[in-house]
Amino acid sequence: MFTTSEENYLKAIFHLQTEMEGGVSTSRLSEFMETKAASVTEMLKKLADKLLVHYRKYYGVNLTETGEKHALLIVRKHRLWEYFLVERLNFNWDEVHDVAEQLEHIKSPKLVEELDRFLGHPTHDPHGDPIPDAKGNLPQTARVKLSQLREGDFAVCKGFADTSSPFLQYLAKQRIGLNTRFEILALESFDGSMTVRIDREEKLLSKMVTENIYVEILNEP
Amino acid sequence: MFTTSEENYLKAIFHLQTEMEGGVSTSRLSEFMETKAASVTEMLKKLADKLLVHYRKYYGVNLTETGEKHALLIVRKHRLWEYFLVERLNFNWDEVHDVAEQLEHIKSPKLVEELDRFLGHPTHDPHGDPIPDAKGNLPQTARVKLSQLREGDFAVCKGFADTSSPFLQYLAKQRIGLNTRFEILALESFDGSMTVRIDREEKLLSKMVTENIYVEILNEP
DNA sequence: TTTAATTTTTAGTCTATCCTAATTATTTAT
DNA sequence: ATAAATAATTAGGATAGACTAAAAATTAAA
Repeated sequence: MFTTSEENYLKAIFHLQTEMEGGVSTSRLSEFMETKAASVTEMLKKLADKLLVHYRKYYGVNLTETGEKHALLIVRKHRLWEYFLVERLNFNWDEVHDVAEQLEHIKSPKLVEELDRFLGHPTHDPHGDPIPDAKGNLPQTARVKLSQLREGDFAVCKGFADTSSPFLQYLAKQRIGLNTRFEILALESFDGSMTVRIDREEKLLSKMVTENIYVEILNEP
Repeated sequence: MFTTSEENYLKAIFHLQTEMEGGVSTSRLSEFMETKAASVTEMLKKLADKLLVHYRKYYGVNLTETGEKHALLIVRKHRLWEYFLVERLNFNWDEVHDVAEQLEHIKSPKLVEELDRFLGHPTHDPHGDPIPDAKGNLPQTARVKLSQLREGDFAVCKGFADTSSPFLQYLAKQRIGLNTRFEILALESFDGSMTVRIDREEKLLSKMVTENIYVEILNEP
């Protein structure tokens, strides 16, 4: 159906079009995919020919309905495999990305659906990201960042904006994971750093860290 | 490390060098891989440069020790995934081949070993073929074909020479699978067909079928 | 608003893998 | 032992996807 390269572009456009209003620019894509802008342009023309993206020269791209459907299928596969690797094969959450990047391109509709059944229809991957269902529906929840909270607030960790190995390893070292509970003790307005209590322990988290942690606010401790 | 195409050639040479004494010929490889002979020649030169095969122009190839080690790793991955698909994901044994062909190229040493552990270190895939261990050791058992038996013999099915979908579907229809017990009732010398008893039921099997079923001879019924 | 800076596209290469057609080597048959 | 048949290799071309360098379009600055 589609090549691995085409699928990678679809996925990248999908992720980027949530962060950019309007179209995704060639340069943003080339930066994100670590390829040169010329290669991106070429692929965008190809994807436009296949009716997977709306592309207007010099003004970037957006996925068509078909393109988005396929992107969601790839995201579904990626997240199901991540869940499998962590929950069944003892992978750490910072080790799964590269392998899932490979597994997400395996072509077999039966494989995806049987894997989903085998895993018990999980709704979120190990990083807290929602898994699209077989029809490509993704429960879109408004995400609150830890950095948005005020002193005295209580919250539970629900996901991460950055899922790179270094960040996940940092989190593991700080013993922060999905469903970790935070109490915000203090906020330093100078650099945006935050003092929180986690399991009776006080920790100082930089703005860079609190910007990348998604939480659910609790009404009571 | 190696491309998917290189791995496919290594695997093909591995399978063919058991059936041919001396080197594997270019034409046999091109037939087996469904490519043209010219493409095979080109790849053989590449594999020889990488010290994965011993190649002498016009006289075919054999795997080097390194080449065989890699081929065995691919076979290991293929058979572990087949086991996973059948035993955990409800695939039928005639549906697994294409998917396993894709999965065997996923690069992650940890994935293979964790999958092996997760599956309980299976020794044979769903078609009865042995799974090489992590070091690439393959228990090499001399295989007896059903066609080699005589009237009055008893045997148990232990594997298949042909694992193509059509043949596996035929076997399923005849209710022949791993560990099926046969009693050889009669042998027709004219066309080599064989009458056998399976579960009190008499069946006529053509030479083509009996040539592709491996058995273990039983000393008593 | 005209120029300068930036971004994007086009044009032309490169590599991997496949192909066809032509050539050369080996094997088989007379 | 030589000619005919078969098999293998070389030569040259196609395509996908990346790249560099040059040209064109857009955006920002003076």
